[in-house]
Amino acid sequence: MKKSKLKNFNHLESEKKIYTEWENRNLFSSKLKQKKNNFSIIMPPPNVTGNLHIGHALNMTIQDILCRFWRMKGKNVLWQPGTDHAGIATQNVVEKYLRKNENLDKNKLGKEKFMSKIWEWKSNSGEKIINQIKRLGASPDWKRIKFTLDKDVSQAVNIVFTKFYNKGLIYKDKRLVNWDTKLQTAISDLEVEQRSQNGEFVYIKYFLENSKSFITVATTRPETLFGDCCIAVNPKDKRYKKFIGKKVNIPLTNKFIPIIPDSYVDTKKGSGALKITPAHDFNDFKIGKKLKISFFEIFDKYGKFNENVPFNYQGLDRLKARSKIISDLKLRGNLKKIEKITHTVPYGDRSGSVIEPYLTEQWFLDVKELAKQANKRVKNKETEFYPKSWTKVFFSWMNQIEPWCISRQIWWGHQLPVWYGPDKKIFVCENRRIASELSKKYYKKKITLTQETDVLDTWFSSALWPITTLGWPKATKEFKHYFPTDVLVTGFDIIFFWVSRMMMQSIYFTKKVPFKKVYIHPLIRDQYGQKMSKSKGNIIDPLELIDKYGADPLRLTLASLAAQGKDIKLSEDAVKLNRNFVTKIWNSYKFLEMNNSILNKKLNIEKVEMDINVWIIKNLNDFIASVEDCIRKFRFNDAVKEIYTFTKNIYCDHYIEAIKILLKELKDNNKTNEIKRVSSYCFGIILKISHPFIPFVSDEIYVNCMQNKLYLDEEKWPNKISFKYKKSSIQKITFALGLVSKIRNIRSALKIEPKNILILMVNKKLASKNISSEIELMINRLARTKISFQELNKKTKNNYSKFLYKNNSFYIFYNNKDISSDNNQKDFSFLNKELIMYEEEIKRIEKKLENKNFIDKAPKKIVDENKYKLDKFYKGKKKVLLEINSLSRKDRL
RNA sequence: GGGCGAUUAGCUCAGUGGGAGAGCAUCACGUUGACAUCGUGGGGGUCACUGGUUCAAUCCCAGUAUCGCCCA
Repeated sequence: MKKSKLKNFNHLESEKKIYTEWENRNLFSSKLKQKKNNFSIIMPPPNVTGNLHIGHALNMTIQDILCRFWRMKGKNVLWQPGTDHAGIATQNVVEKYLRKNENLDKNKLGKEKFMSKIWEWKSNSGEKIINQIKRLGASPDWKRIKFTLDKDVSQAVNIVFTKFYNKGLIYKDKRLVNWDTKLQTAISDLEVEQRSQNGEFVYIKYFLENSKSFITVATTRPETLFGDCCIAVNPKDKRYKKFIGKKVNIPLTNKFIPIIPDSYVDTKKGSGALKITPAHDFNDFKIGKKLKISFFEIFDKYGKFNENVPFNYQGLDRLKARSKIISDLKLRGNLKKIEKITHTVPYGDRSGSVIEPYLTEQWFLDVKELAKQANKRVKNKETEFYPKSWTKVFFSWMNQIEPWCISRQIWWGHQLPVWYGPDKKIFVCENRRIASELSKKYYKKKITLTQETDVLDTWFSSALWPITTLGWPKATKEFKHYFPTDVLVTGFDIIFFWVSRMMMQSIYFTKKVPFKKVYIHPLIRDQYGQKMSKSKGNIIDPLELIDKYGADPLRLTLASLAAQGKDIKLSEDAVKLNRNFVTKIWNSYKFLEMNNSILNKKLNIEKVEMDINVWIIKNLNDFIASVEDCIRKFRFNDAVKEIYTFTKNIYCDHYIEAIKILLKELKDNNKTNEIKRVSSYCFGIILKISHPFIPFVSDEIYVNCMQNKLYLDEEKWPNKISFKYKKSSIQKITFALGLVSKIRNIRSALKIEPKNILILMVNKKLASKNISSEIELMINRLARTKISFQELNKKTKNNYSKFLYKNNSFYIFYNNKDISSDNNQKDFSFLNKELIMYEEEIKRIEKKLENKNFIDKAPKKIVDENKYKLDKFYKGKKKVLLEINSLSRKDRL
């Protein structure tokens, strides 16, 4: 054996180098011209302004595993990458940046200049997240990268909008919407977060007209009283019956409003009387509409009081005004009491500010019918969720779906393809040119049109992502071959936002589902199960982990934790452990290299003769099949486990340990060559199978160290080898490894140090059947023994023990000094435990077999099985008793 | 309030109608030249609780408790 020149694996150096090599070699490009089966995945587009977080890392890792696997399986893979303009989020980020760093205000700057600033930002930092994704080793077809505001995508968005509008599915309406006062835009129901928090129920006295009696109303939002239109009570409520029809004064004003009956009012909640503020509450809005009350707003778009409230309150912020109003009510004798309660308050998920129900004109998409169609497809299993349980979540959302508010009052995004004439006549069409043609026809002359300033909800264009990235509405080759895509990999938090909407739009426009399978991966939490957030400071940065441990260990960790349907609790320790595993692979290569065992010659498996080699190939065969099965079933955690177990426990700990001694001792070149060939062959397959999970280190070894010409991505995924292996080889090795473990067991129990070589007396007959000279070498090495085939001589020595293994007797001779028991005080606890185990098992099965019902009703197979087991355990018990006797040397020969 | 899911070793989690599993942690022993980022061996569980179905339940069903998530 020579000394290895190899250093330790340097992931930072190697990852950078290898990724460039992959790109230069154009490995990730889809190659449609080849007549191959296709496999396509649309990458969930990350936000252009975003940074790679650990959730992205998981998402990308899983997609990359799938893509690399299917590429190796011989498919033509398209992994379509892209980034999202993320309207509100991006506008926010850039606005903040400008204010902080350039002292610029968005509104003073004006729309045009601000927009060019965002584009500037995008071109500077849009690549950032792409490079971060590359550091993970992800292999999408970068040449096809798209952006949601690309010209062709925007055009498709306009076409879709126009078609929906013409079908009456998109319409403009004045409604209460969720209004974000900080961002001054409407947001959809989904973007509102209901937070439970402490609050107050304020009990306000509303005095009756010309009377000292009053009616008490409890409210969590006293500031809305200026917008009150009536007080509602339940007609069955005896307390208030007498007040119905009378008028009360709105406190702090000179206004009077009626008391009206409505059965909606809950008599048990609060005071049982409800103030109705239709312009600022969703429930009140419904009541207001029902009762046909005229109503008015009291806040402006910033959430400040407008001119519809008494002069001294105008301009006050709605939330800050609350305490002033309460103290004014107290002063005027209108405050009855304040009760502390917990209630839910709506917050904008982007701005974190309290959402105000606000009456505005907005654009809506009626999704009810679209949702029905999507449901049908899922019921028909045209799209399947993995894990299955998410299907229910999908249905529950789709069944209670409401019209989707798609307009946003921001600048960054797809401006609605809507043009207004001077008389507010609406023209909806694909572009301005068509709009002016239409208007010319309509007005019979040339007219200046103004385009709607609202932009579309980002998810409106994201919903088209699987089709627009493939070139739709043009009938491109790509669309024809890659659509529907094979699988979508995403997190459950955007099933509603994204998955359902892609389903609806794809089905409507292409009649096809956008993807055949949806793999929903878990959410990553910190090691204590807390959601990661900046404010908690428990963010785990994937890039830091890559710097520290490498991309491969991170990928391995994420895949190994991606059990179906569970949240992931991630800790740095887990990554560290997988780094150790990567090192293990590196070192096993080092071993092979030191033994000149890296041979690129083809191996004829049918000609493999040595037991140990047959045994490892058989195991390798099972390994290949099971990893493939796991990936096909999206069971990535199980796949990692298989890779780990085979590589570490079977290949390294058993096979390499065994061949070490063979390579050293065997003089027969044919045999050592066979070992070298098989060990390197198996190692090559380990690299191939693990490549989708750990692409960097596997290629570093395969290409750069082993000097293979093809990168692993270009290699074929190993087929399960069909070969007629000798069953006796498997038996012999299994026997030998069991024996080794038995001896190690006894050693440990008797506290015999490894340095003490035990003499192991083996019966000659057994030896000829099970222990060849090679296996003898292995056993001696692994169990630290020296096998002797001498017949036992009664007079030989005293210091021996007898034990049984698979009904064969073995004797070990040892040096007295090693045993703590010159006085015969040995540790038999392990044997006693075994005895107890047998006795318990025997008792359990005997009881079972004594049960007539069991004999009569259980399947015969099970009954027989139990009988067989009982017999086995009887024999086992006998064996152990023998062992105990012989080891305690009462049973000397 | 409605829905979904979870409860298995100290921790993180697999798993199955017929003998409770893995990794980590822990304990003991060990540097035998690929690897201490390591090896060998051991200890550790009323499978949340209560009923039911069954010859047989950790697994199926019902209920309870606790926790988590989604929706109102």
